Amino acid sequence: MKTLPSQPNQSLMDGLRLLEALAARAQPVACTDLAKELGMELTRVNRLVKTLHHKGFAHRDRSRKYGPGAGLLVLSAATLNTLGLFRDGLAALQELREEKLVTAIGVLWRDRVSYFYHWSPGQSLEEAVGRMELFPATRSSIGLALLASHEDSEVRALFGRGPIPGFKGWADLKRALDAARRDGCAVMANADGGVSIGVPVGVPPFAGVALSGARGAKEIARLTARLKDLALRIPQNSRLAV
Amino acid sequence: MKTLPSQPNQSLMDGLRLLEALAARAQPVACTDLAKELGMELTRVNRLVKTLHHKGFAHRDRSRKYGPGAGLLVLSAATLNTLGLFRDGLAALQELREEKLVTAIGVLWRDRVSYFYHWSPGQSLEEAVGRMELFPATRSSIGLALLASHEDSEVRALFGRGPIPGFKGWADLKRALDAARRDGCAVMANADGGVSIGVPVGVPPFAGVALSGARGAKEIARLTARLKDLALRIPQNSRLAV
DNA sequence: TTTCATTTGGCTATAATAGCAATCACCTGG
DNA sequence: CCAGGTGATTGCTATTATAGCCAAATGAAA
Repeated sequence: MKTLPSQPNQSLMDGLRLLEALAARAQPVACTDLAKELGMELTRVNRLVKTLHHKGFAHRDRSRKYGPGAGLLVLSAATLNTLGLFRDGLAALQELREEKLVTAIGVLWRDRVSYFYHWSPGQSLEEAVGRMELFPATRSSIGLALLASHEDSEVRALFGRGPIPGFKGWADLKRALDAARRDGCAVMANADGGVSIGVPVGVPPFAGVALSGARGAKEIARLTARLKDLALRIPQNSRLAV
Repeated sequence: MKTLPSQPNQSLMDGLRLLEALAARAQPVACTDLAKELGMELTRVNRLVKTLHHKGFAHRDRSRKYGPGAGLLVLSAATLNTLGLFRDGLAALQELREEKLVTAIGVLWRDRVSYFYHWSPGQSLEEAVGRMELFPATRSSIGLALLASHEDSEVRALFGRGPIPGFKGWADLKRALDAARRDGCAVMANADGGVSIGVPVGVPPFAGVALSGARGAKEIARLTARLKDLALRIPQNSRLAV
């Protein structure tokens, strides 16, 4: 569990919230809209966002709307390089292309999965990377595989008393988590009749890899083994223990 | 020029400095080392870094050293998607592979260029992306091309009274900037006898693309024209005006 | 040009934060 | 296993960075 310091820095936390919101906006956004969405006081938002802008992390257009700035791109480049997930993880995943199935790498982010890479047959690499979908973790085989590496208490805390997407309640989810722990992977049915297989990467797991669209017990078993083998080959400097 | 708000947020600024430092570290780092490097008071660094960790932006290992966290990857994915620079810019650049020359996309970051993509012949796409080199802007054709889109006063402010890498002083640099403005691109000699051609992307320019290793006036002219044509084809939603 | 909506600055009060010193945690060597 | 040393972290108090209210400035649309 991630402990706060004795004196957490509130300004930093709220600034990061704004940075996340800006990074994900398809269109430039006004401060008043940001303040409404995030439930923050307007003057404060304006000052934080202007600070982000001054430092290059936000971009401001002529009509005073804000979007992601060059600093975010620089931060992205640095992160990709340092973590090596791009270079090493994707290199490993390229060999799966021959399966002609949807292939993904994702990381757990709160109660969601961020699909850092989500390739469908016929796509180029550039089209597959930087997908921003934050998908409910409990509706994702990667999500389940990664949640299974957490203590039950942590997973419960993540969902609180609210509904758990795709599950009828905690007992239902716990069954799936226990199965994922037993099997070392998570298998989920797709709407189209195939299944998605998610395998954790790293000890402790920091990301997950998945194939989606597998059909038939034999193929599922074969692909599961293949994914697990591949997960073991992603180098350890990609580590991002959750 | 990017104005600060009347009340800039110092905590956010210092937190971002720490985030940048963490993103770029090849190895996990202790708070004491971070504090020394950045000239910040240790308790403060500890609190800011623990706050980053709590929010998922830093990763903490068993020996209490910190590195980039999953949140940075999520932020990277969101940024890449929102800016579209990856999908659209790289797709455009793939056609340059046939030139068998070093190919790059970079963005200006303070007095440096961040090579978001830096491909050498024989590399795969995964190897070329997420290169974190922050290279002196004045030693880079992309850097020069992008600096040329700024007012002279801004460029001067960037270097202050210090030395200007690769130039004998301001007058020398100004000559190069004026040439870049006149030509719509920057051409720099490489150590190996070839040249690097950098072309700004966007109006106003938000990134640069470059080819390196060109030789001979005819080839340089041909490649320059090709780069300029390509720069015009990178879609406008990639925009990141500096 | 005027009007309206949004952004931003100034001011004052306050609470978030800074830094010092003590305590805690971890690692290494005997 | 224990002790010592080093670094991480907390608690406390003072201070200053920041919050929020309100008015001024700015930009866009009619």
